[in-house]
Amino acid sequence: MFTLIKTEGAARRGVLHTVHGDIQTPFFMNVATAAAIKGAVSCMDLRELKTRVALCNTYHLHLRPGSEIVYKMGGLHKFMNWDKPILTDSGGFQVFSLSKLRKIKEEGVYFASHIDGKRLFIGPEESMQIQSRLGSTIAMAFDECVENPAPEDYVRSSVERTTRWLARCKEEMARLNSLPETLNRDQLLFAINQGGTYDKIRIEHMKIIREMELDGYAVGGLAVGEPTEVMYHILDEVIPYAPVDKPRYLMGVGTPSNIIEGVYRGVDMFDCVMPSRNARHATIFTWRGILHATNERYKDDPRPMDTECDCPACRNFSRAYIRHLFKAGEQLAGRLAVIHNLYFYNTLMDRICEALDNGAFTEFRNKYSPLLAEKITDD
RNA sequence: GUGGGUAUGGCUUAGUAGGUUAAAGCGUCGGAUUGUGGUCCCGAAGAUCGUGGGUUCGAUUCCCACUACCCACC
Repeated sequence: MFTLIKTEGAARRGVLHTVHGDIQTPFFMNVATAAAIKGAVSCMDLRELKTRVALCNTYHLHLRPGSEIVYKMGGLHKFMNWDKPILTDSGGFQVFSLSKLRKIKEEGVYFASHIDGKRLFIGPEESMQIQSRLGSTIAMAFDECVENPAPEDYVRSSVERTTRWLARCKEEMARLNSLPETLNRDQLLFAINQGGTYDKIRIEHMKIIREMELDGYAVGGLAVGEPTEVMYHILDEVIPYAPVDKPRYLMGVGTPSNIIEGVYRGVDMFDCVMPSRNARHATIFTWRGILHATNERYKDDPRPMDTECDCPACRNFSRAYIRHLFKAGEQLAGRLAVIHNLYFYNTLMDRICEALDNGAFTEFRNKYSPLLAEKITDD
């Protein structure tokens, strides 16, 4: 299921085997919450963007169009016309992001739909059932993502509940995978480590869930308010307790630099809205640092957004044109920027894999971890 | 040529019935964005209020002239 090829310090190079194909690790998942990449980018485009895995969301797809519809349409892969792996998030993040619209109970979470206020209940079983109907490659356990900082007492009791929910998720997923009508009976289930910024709670939790034998282990509840150094510290503390023979997934992270630092600490999988969201806001990631596409100094710049990039947007369009599209409010601006940023992230993972293959990751990290976080200097 | 109108940050305008740091939008620049309730959000810089004179304790505001532009008419 997961093959570890080689390591460099804590960093790992491996392959995750799935029914939808092998995935070289470390990798970055492209976020398509509602079965679509925001910015008018479709799965036709993703094939050109070196996307390895798409990530969709249980809560959002359950509301619209509804998991029954997706099931009827043959599952998420057919629905969005994507035959490579898909990971579905469980709805646990919406417990955090929609905190004003939900109530947590032992049995699960009562939401008021952010669309029309309609009440809906998602507990561990419901989340598994929805994800099973979606037929994703990897399902995530239903958890509570707690904001940072949060009181230690609350975090502790929340984590204990998340552990109880994990047991229910695992049992329900096993039941669903045994049913003949289930779309993907090889659906994998990943556990999620929580514990806020308290390393003791984090470690205790990881020790408990590693004994529960899930297909992969995620670290959740990071990059939700705490300083970056705290996130790195938590990873330093908790990753050593994750199983060596299972993939590790740092949820919702992050900047190119965060990803390099995550790999350095032994993480294999990432996802983040940052490449797409920032692109829509005209912030472009390049191999020479961050570029603000609307800056006036690009008004007559014939160079591509990233001079070291061969993505479809950089092969075809100048900074002057992209800037014009943004200033004119053309949707094409966001689309081309998203295409570039996703390609950049996916290429970043290619280069991280390549560096690990060559035993050159440390060198890679030393150069790019700081560089990619800075503003571009190529004038 | 005649009559009328307008001149306020890069742009489009508000405003002061004369009174301490002239307002807004856009633009510019910066920050933010991390398992997507974000065509968004926050901030900064930037104006001797067309030029010259006059009235006044005090003028961006009132008066005169000039200049530029706009409209109408010849």
